[in-house]
Amino acid sequence: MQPAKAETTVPATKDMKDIVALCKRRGFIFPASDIYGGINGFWDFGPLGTELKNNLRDLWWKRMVLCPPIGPDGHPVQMVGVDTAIIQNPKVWVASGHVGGFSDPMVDCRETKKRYRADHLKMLSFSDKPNVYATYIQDSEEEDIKKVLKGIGLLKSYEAGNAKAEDFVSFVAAKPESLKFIYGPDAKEIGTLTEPKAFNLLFETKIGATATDDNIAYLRGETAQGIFINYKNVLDSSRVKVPFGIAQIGKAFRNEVNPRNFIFRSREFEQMEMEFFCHPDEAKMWFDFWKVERQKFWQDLGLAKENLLMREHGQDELVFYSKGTFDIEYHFPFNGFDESGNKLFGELEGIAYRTNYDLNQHAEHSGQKMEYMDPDDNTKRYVPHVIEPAAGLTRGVLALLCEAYTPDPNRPSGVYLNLHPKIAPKKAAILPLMAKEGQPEIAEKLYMELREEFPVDLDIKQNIGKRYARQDEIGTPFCFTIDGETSKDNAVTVRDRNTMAQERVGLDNVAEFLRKKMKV
RNA sequence: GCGGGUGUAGCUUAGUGGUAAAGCUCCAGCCUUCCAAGCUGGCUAUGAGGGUUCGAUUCCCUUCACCCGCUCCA
Repeated sequence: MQPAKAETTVPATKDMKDIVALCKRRGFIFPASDIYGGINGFWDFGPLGTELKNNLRDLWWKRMVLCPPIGPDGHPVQMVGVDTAIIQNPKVWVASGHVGGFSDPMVDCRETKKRYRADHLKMLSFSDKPNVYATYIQDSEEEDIKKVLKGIGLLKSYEAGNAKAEDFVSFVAAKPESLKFIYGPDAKEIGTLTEPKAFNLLFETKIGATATDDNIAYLRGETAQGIFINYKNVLDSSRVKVPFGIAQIGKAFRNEVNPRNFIFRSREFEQMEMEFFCHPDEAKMWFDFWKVERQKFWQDLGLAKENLLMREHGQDELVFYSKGTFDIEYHFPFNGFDESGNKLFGELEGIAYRTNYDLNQHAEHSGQKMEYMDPDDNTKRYVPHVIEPAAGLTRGVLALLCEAYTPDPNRPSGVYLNLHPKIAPKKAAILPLMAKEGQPEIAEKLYMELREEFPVDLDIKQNIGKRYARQDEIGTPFCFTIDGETSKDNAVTVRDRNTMAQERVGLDNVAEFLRKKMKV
């Protein structure tokens, strides 16, 4: 291979608009229901996008289930996979907290454009002023409340002791028409709050051809619960012992308030989740292990270190049952930069120490025992703790596409996808330089040989530059070109996607050449 | 969900109250050959619905989608 030219560092101007356009143009990702004008929050994967997604999915599965790493205890990690139903008994989602517990009603203010959790709002009524009510966010400082009341002329009444604190949610529920007499927490105008709206992110559906409200069910909001509810079944059937993991890849559905940023936040998406069950005393060790392991995974796929961030959740954003959560975040083009020019990031994977919350919840709601009996000491029983690395497959595809997208004014296509050969949808293209002089025949023979082992393209039409350009845009790492010499020296030219450098390889060595590149 | 913006062919852009224009892509053919070359021909568009009008891509209303900001993301 000729030495690659010194990298001319082009300031990577990656624009989401261009990436989305390329995805559509080349068949990676289309707007769902495109011919009907699309549908907000849904996307379809085209031929190449499907290959890319499957490659990422298969690599995750291989790395986690088929060939898991050596654990911190020096033994290969025990891991099994499941594939559970998208629709489960609705009680699953009651136990998990997705139904009921977490669906907080929200209130919008039309004036200030702010949104509040309705249960965080407190309301003041005034005995000397009918039909005027003030609101404030609970736990606000006395000073701040007074400031607000002064602004709307209610301070005197308040200081005279005429104000009475009431619960906003129950008041509005009882008298919805009273909203027009209520001041929002930061509003100068009266009556700008909207009705409290419940935000339940689970999609509802009804089971049975004669659907009624009695048979409401939910599309799963995460794949994890399918794992938890099969924990006993797996334990009883698979000869696994704690510590071990159960993995699952599949679709999940969330009725997002506002889908945004291409496929980053969509209402239907795919997850790659693993629940690792271990003894509470070892949880910390496994948590640290998976943090490192998962970070390595994304780097091995070609995501640049400087675009990845391991971010610990602060106490305020930590769900109450978690004893620690780290997000692996990626610097997507739409994340942009802060005022100081630092990169901003979006979540790619969450690694959560969930304690034994989920198993306990299901034990309580199902009445089934989730205790694990120590095989070495039958007197020891415990509910295992769980470490959960939960990655977004859909988001992973987006990160790979964004990372690979490389504008390059020095080549005809103006851009190429720098995808690792392991994940590229096409591993190589076979291109006869001319559509005559026996070249297509040689190309076809090579194609027939390679297609047994690799996804490859055979392209005979049009001039060579156009064909290189097309392969650049879909991220094909290698092009094998048959020219006038090939019939004499039994060799082809290999053209490297990233460097455009060329070298000569014997026809008999082409498959081996690809095989080696795939391992890198 | 709120506010702002955008919507003409696969892409980038033109234009008009009266037959919707071009370049690139794509397809077919010729030519020939290492980076979107040349020649010939071809396909393809006013996001959707309604209103005003003799006539709407253009003006008005509604709606949908996308982008930006806010919000949300258990």
